[in-house]
Amino acid sequence: MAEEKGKITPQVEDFPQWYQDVVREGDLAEAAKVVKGCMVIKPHGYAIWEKIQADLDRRFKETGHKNAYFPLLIPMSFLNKEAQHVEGFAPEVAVVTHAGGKALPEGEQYAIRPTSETIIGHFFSKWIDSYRDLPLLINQWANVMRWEVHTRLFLRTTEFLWQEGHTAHADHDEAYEEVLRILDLYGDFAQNVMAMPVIRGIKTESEKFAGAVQTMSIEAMMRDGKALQAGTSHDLGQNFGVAFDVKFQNEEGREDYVWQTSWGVSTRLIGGLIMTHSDDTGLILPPKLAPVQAVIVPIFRKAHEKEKVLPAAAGLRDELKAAGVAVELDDREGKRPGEKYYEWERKGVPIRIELGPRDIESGEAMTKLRIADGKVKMPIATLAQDLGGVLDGFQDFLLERAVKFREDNTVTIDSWDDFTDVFKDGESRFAWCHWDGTAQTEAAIKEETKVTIRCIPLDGQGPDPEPGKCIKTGKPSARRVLFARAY
RNA sequence: CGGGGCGUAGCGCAGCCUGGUAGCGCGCCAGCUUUGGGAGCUGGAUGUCGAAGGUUCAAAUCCUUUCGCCCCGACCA
Repeated sequence: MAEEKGKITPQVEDFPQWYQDVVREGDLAEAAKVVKGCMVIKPHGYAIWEKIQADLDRRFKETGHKNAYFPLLIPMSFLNKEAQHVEGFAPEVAVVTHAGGKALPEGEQYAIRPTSETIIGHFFSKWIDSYRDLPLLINQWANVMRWEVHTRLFLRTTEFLWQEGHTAHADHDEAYEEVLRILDLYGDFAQNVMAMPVIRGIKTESEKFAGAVQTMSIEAMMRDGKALQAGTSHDLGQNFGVAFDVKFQNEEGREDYVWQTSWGVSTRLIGGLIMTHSDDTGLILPPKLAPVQAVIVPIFRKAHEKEKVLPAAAGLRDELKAAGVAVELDDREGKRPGEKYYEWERKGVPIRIELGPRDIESGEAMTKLRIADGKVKMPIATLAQDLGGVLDGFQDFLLERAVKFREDNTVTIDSWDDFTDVFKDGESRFAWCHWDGTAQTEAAIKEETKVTIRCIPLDGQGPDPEPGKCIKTGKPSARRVLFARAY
């Protein structure tokens, strides 16, 4: 299973290896190796993250949130203030025990943030006095660290990049609206920007965030049938408000604790992007997130051809750029066109434009869509105005294909035999099944099959509620929930 | 923590059993010929053989210790 350069293992042969190969060949990231569990996000991978950031950041601001930044280090005592929170995160926290050349006394040690509810809670308590200070809507773009045993590039790394929203409200209804608003924002982003369809739902008690009253998530299906939790939005109730004494005076003049929410998406989204669209040739990027949407490969043999082709290619590049297309002219010398084709395909560029003497002569350039088998001639003169539509069509195609894949791999199951059959040998699909609602049954199913409840769907996100019998125990169930193996 | 495996050029590996002073493929550099789907030829550069100690005239190779990494299980999301 070599890290053989240039080779992409077929999906059906070895999916995890395929994933690693696509990340490497797409030049997205590599394992840092010198720092356990961490990765280096390479320029092409980081450019995707920047596009994700830009779109989300705009959406956060449009919904009234403001960016801020809090310290990387959190006093250990802060983490300990919320009982469930510390229980959930303590095992995976890295702690600073030495600084300034000296060992720090235990009471002065710091955790490297695994998430920032605690330190933000501390500052919220200083900033909030009155209902007039609410709602307080803050977002932070940051890195966090969780000491995980098993790491995989983008999907689970020790250090990762994310955004974490933290809001405080005067009552629970308003906080809950915020939780839903953000879940919807994430869902819309996943669907319309990433072309990754998701199911919005509520996490079970055992899967919810440590310290939350309720956790909601968006769940996406990867091409191996497994589920990826792609974003979460938490209703924190007054748990952190009480723990950090975030009190305010309400309109009636009485003191109350604030109602908080927190929510986040991370560089894991890039892993989801890869496992939703890419194929055995390598990365495929939706145009809305592709750092390079179109690449021009000039073709020439003789010097006099080069003199004609290169200026024409540069002119076309400038035209496309002016039309708002993220275009790159690959005029590197010493590489032949064929090699360039392969390279840009592995990097997921949606469309390639081949420009040679013949094309200039005929006024039509040869174009190749990353998702199509054949090449298509397009008039050079109108390429700049035509390309937008082509890219939109590409974006739509990816979403439709992903939706269809998910539909084809979603089942409704009513017997335990069928359940174990669907999930045999490590396979996975999305399965809508009845569940008796108890943590014991959930744990028993997980123990026996490693399959988990991904979420209890919100209205319209799954089958309509209808009573039935639990797939495992036969006890009454009010509605079907989503089962799958998960990343 | 239990089981297994691996550290030799930038990457992937051979050499180790049977000790004799470093090799292959890819990549890189130069030149020429090439260029519409991964180019060919010629020449060239690159190594504390993971580390420390020992045996020996001589250690990548044998012995001891040690560090690191990977896989399976366990644990975790």
